[in-house]
Amino acid sequence: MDPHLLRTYVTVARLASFSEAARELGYTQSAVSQHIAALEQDLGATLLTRRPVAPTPAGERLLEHAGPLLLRLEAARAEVARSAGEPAPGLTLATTATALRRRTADALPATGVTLCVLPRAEIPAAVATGAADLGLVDGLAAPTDPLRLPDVAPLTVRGVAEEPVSVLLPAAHPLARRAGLRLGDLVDARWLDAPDAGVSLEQLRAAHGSAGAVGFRPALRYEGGDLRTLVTLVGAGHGLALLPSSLAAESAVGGVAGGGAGATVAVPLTAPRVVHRTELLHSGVVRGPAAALAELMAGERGDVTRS
Amino acid sequence: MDPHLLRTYVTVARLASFSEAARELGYTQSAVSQHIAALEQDLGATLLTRRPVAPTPAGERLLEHAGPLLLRLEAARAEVARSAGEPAPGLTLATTATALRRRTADALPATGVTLCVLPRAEIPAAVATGAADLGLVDGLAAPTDPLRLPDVAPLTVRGVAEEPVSVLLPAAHPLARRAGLRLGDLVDARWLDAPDAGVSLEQLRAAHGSAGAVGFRPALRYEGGDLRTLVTLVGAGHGLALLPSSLAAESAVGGVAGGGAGATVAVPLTAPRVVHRTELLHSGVVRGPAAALAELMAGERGDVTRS
DNA sequence: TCTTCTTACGCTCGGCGTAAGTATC
DNA sequence: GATACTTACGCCGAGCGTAAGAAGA
Repeated sequence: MDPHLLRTYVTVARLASFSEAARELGYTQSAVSQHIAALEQDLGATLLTRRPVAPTPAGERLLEHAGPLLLRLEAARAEVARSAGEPAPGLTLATTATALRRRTADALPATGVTLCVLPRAEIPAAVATGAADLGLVDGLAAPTDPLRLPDVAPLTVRGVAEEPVSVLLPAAHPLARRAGLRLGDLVDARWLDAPDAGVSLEQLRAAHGSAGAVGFRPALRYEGGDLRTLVTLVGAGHGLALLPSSLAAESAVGGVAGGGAGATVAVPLTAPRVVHRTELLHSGVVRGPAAALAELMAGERGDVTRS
Repeated sequence: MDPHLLRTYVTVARLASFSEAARELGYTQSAVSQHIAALEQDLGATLLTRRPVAPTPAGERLLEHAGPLLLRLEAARAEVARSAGEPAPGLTLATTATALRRRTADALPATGVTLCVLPRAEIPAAVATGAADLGLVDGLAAPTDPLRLPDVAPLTVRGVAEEPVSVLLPAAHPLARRAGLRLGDLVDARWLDAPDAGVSLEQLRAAHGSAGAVGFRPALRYEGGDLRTLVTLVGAGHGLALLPSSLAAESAVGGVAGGGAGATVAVPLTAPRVVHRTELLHSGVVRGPAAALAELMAGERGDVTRS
C-alpha cells in the first residue's frame, strides 16, 4: 500500500484509463499497469475491470479510503514543515462566501493577505494541507453545538460568531409579512439549494436531525457562490433560500425598483432551533501573523475544541 | 512518507530507542537509523533528538498524524479484503462493558460468536481494521444526537437503544431519597471517573457542552471494566457514578446485607438533558452472519447515518 | 570502555522504461 | 487492424545487512 500506488490507482479510476493516468502522472503506461498489478496483488483482489476501466466493488471501497488517506498524508507533511521551517511571509485565508463578514474582515491586516473563497467542504482540507493558514467556515448547528466538519486532520476549531437564520422570500409571497416562520409552515414551498452561496438544505437536515427534513425538495440548485445571484433567483420566484439573518436583512432590500417586482423579504426562522455559526479553523501550529490574526478574529469567544 | 518509514518512526518514538525498535520490527539497527534519516530528509526537519531519543516539536506533530494514518491504511486493506474475499466463518463482536444488554444479547446466535470487550475508544478502530465484524459502543449524547466517535474510517452507525441516565449514590447519601437529581445539585460531590465501566465525566462534558462541566473533579479514577467493582466503590463512599438507568437500577439493590452498609441507590438525572445511547457500528461491507445480526440488533431503530 | 547511533560499502531486489505480446473493439 | 492493457527484459537505484566509525555516559 505504497502511497505512490494509491495515487496511481485513484488517478486511473478518475480518468478511467491507464494511458491517460500515465500521461498525467509522468509515468509510462507500462509503469501504471505495474502499479495497479502490484496493488491488486498486495491486496489480493481485483480493483479495476479493464476495457472498460472501472472500479470493481472492492475498488470502490478502496477509493473511499484512498482520497482521505492521501489528503491526510499531505496534511502530515505540511504540519511538520510548518512546525520546523520558518513561517512563510504571506498569509492565506480560506473562507466560504458567506463566512467572511465585517467583524472578521476588519481584523485583516492591511497588506500581505491572500483571500481564497472555496466551497465549504474544501476548507478543512485546505487548512490541513497548508494551502491556507486559516479557514473560515460557516453553517447551521444546534445552538451550542460545533459545526459538523469533515475531519481530515486534527484541526483547532474556534467559534467566532453565531446568529439566527432567516428565510429569504419574494416580497409577494403569502408568508412574507409574518414576523417569524416555522419550518413546518414551509413544507410545501419550493426551495433553492445553494450550498456555496447560502445555507444548504442538507445542512439544515444535519443540524436539526432527520426529523425536520420531512418532505421538502429543492426546486433549483445553484452551485455558484454569489449571493447577489441567489437573491435575484429568490426575487424571481424560483424558490426560497436560507441565510444568516444579518446577511438576509442586508440582501432583502433589493428589487427592481426598490419594492417592485423581484423584491425580497427576510423573515426569521423560529421553529427548528438552529443558529448560523461561523468557525475559525487552523492547524495546531500557527505562527507569525496568522497566529495574531487568529487571536483577533476569535476575540473572547475562544471556545477551543480539538476535533 | 513511505508507511514503512512511518511505522519505524512511531516505533522508535514509542520505545525511545533505535535498537529496541529494530529488534521489535525485525530490522537491523542500521536499517532503522536509515529509515529515520530518510524520513527526516524527506520532510526536511529533524524529528528526533538522539541521546536521549525523543521527538522534537516537529516529530510530535508527525506522531499525531502517524497513528491515525497507519490505522486507516490498515482499515482500507481490511475493507478491500472483506469486499473481495469470502466472508470468514466466525463472527466477532467488539463491545464496551456496558453496551451489551439483554436486547442485543438475545439477538446473538447460539454458536460461532466471539465476544470481545474493549475500551470505548478502541471499538471503532477494531471494526475499521476488521478485528471485529460489528461493534457496540455506548455513551452520553443530547437526546437526538449521535455519539461523538473518533472517526478512523467511514463506518455505518445505527442507534440501537436510548435510555435515561441515573446517578448511583450510597444509600446513606443525603440526596439518595430524591426522585430526580439535577447535575447542579451535585457540583460539590465527589465523583468516580470510570470511563470503561460506566459513563465517564468527560462524556457528560462533551455531550452537554462545556457549560455543564463547571467544577466537578473526579475523586477516584477506576480504569477497569467491571461494573460490580464500580458499584462497590460507590457503596464504600468513594464517590458517585453515572450509569444508564436500567443498569443503575439493577445494580443498586446491592449492599452487604441488602440495604445495610455499602448499599447504593440510583436516582435519575434530570437536569442536563442527556441520554445514554447505544450504537451499532459496522464497516460498509458486512456479509453473512454479521449482516443478519446487525439487522436483528438494529431492529426498527435503523437510523442509518454515515460518519 | 561500553553502549548506541551514524556512516561506508557491497549486494540484492524492486521498480521504471523500452519493446514485444495479446486481447478487445 | 487499431487501440489499449500486459508481459518480458535489462538497467539503475533504493534499501538492507555487515562492519567500521564517532559520540555520549
